Amino acid sequence: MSSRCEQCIIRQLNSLGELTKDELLRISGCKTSQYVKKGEVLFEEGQYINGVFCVKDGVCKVTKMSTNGRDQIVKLIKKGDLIGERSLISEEASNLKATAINDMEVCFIPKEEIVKDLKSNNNFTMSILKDLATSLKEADNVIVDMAQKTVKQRLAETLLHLKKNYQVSEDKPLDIQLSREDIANIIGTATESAIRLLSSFKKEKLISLKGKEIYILDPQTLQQIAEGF
Amino acid sequence: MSSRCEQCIIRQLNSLGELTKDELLRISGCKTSQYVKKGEVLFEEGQYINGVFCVKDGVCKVTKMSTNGRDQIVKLIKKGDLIGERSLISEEASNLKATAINDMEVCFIPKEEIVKDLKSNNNFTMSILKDLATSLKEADNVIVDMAQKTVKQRLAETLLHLKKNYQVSEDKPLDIQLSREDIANIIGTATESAIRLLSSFKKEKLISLKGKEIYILDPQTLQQIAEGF
DNA sequence: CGATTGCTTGACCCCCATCAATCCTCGTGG
DNA sequence: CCACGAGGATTGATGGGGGTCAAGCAATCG
Repeated sequence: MSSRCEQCIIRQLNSLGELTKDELLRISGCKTSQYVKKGEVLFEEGQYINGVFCVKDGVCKVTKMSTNGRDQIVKLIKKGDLIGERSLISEEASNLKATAINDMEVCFIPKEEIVKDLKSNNNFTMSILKDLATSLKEADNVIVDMAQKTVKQRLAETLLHLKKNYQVSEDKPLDIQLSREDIANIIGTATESAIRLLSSFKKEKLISLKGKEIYILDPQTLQQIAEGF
Repeated sequence: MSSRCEQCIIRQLNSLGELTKDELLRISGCKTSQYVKKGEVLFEEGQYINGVFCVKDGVCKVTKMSTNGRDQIVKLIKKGDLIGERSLISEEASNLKATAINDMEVCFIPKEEIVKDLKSNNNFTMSILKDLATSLKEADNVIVDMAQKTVKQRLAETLLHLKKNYQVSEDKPLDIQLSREDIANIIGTATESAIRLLSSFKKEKLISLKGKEIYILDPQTLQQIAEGF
């Protein structure tokens, strides 16, 4: 359970890989490890996180509640990602909620410790900076898609994104247990609309569905739909 | 024109305020100043910026072209803001385009010089980090609004946002010359839809319109509309 | 002072949100 | 082992929001 950060392969996947051996040893001493079951909440909107989570395994959704009462999935987090970087930088409470979608294994590194490294290790800081910049770019892309594309286009886009990031090998289902409601909350539509479109994609043999399992069959055509025929 | 950064008040408004006197002197020596007329383009999507712009005066829109061919305004930039921070961090071309909305006065600081400070001055780096974190949070909010709210709600929200950031004093028009098309491109809708809603807001005495000049009359009611009655 | 650009309004129709009913698939307890 | 209930998946019906085309109107500019 409390394995050592210096030996953890996961750190190679994110900014923690920039830390020195000594820094990692210190982090190892203060981090905590936990298993999070599917459906359980890592942190709530409005909560002070005061640290970062490093995802060793599993997937979680990061959501925000709209004033109209519906959850919107803002991004998906998987093995190797960090969550909660913003809590290191600002003193505010989290504006987002994180919920496990598959069973997860995560480490939690308290803010006061990791902030030391942020102040002293420039490589680490620059790496975090790069992460945020990438997230920002992706967020901008999502904004444009949400604002300009139809639900059908967004669904096609989302499926392609899921295939790219969560399909381990061709002809295998996606390695992420999304409910239809989750899918609707990614593309920002009613669950029924998402279901209807999924069925139509199934009929056109673009995807294959078995319960929650999704197999993507025809990425090319999906790509065309995503870009508007 | 080529005033000295150490004496420029604008730097207090952004991360450049974290630089030391010596650093500012160096930046002063390599920066260039320029006036950008309304409608002129600061940089294009796909262009390598290789530096940051510091906005001394005026407003510009930052847009991204959707695959369907319509521009989406991702954010508005005003006096005191920096644009192009991302170019310092990533080696990629810009994913966004910047166009002046009002006449502008901007300074351009080349990447190779400012990156030195990013590597050596931790306060500066942390300040940039904070900026990006804030932008990311705001982008998340926009995603949720785009995905979940109606065009009417988004227009009300946008008007309130504009009032907050661009109305110098009560009962004065907004200090930003937005066309109806711009407004439509902020809220992600057709120009005609935006116009129609603006007219209805005008009839309900929530706002007042004189050409491009917009006066916000009733923020309370707009707030209610933005949050869904 | 035409001419180009932006603003405004009307008409039309499709996409999609919503409500509702049914079916399916589990996990749980009798 | 089955019955049952609860939550998820699916399909139908319906109405309104908003995208699109089109035609006037105002304003700005060379």
